[in-house]
Amino acid sequence: MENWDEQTIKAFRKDLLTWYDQEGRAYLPWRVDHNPYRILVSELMLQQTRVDTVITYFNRFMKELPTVQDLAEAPEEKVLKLWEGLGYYSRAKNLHKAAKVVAFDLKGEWPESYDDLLALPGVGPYTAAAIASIAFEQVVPAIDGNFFRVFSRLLKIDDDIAKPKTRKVFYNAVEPIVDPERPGDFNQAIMDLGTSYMKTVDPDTLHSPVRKYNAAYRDGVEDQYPVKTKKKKPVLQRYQALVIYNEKGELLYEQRPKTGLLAGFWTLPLRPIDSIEEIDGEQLSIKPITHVFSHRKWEIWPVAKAVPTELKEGQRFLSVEEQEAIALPKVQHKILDKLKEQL
DNA sequence: GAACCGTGGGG
DNA sequence: TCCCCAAGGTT
Repeated sequence: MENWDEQTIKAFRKDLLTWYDQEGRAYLPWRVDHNPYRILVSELMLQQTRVDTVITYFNRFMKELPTVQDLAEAPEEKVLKLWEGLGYYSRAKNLHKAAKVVAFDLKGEWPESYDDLLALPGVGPYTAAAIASIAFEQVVPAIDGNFFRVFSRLLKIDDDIAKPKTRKVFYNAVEPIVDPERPGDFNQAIMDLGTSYMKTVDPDTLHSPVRKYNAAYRDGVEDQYPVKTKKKKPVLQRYQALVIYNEKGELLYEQRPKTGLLAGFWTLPLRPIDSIEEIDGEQLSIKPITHVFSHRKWEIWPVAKAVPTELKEGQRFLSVEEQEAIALPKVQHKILDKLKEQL
C-alpha cells in the first residue's frame, strides 16, 4: 500500500478539484444546490442504482414531493408509486420514515453530523458521510463503490472490498486525504472520477487527471484492482401464477408477507412447484416468465383457474384502475404483459 | 459477518 | 443466455 506525504496529498486535492470544477457532472439535478432533503432523496435512490436510471425518478419525485414536510405527510402508497420500478423498496419505506423523523420528531431541524445522520432509517456509513460532506461541509470520506475502486488503484490497497471490515482500512488510508476546505466536492469528484477515467470496465487511466498518483497503473497492475470476491449466482425458483378473473373482469391478487422479498406488494397468487409437470390447471403459456432478483431467479407459469368460492386472507380482486393506481413490482408487470399478449 | 434485498444495461 | 455490475443498508 502506498503512503502519501503531505505535499502529495495537497497536490492531489488540487489536481482533482481543478478537474472537477471543469469537467465534473455539475448538471446532475441533485447538484443544483446543497439542500439536505434533495441530497437525502438522491443518495437513497442511488444506492446500488445507476445514475441514468435515477435522474428521471428523482425529478418526478421532487416535483411531487418538493420538501421533507411534503414527504413526511404523504401516504406511503404515494411514495411507493413514485419508487415503482426502482427496486430495493425498503429504501423508499426508510426514506419515508427518515422524512418523518426530520419533519416531526426534529421539527424540521436537520441533523448535520455524521453520527446523527447515521441514526436516520436507510442511512448507513456511506450515505451519512455523503450528506454530512455535501450538505453540511463535514470533513468525512464518503466511501462507496467508486471510492473503493479509485483508491484501491491509486494506493494499491489489496483488501477485499466485499468484506465489511475493509471499510476501516480504506477509512484510515483516505481520511487524511479528504480536502478539509471542500469535503463535499472532494467526495463527488471521486465519484465522477470513478465513473469516467477510473470506471470498472475499460478505464482510461492514460488521460486521467490524477494518473501520476496511480500506483497500480504505474506498476502495470491496474486490472488487479479493486480486489473483490464474486457474488453467488441466483437460485432458481419455480412458481405457477394463478390467473383468476371474477364476473366483473377483475383479477385476483394476493399480498406478499410484510417482510422479505417484495414485502407487502400485491402479485397474482404464486404457488411453488418443483417442476412444470406439477402445473395444476390450464397452462396459459408455452414459455415461462422469468425474472431475476439479486439472489433469486423466478420461473413463472401462468395457469387459468376457476373463481374461488371465497377469498382467502390477503386476497382481493383488483380492477384495471386499481392495478394502475398502486405500485406493483416489475415481475407482476411482466405477468400482466404476458396475459395481454395471450388475448 | 454473511445473507438478504430489485432492476436494467452492457459485454 | 449468462454474467457482471451500479452512489449500500439492514438483519
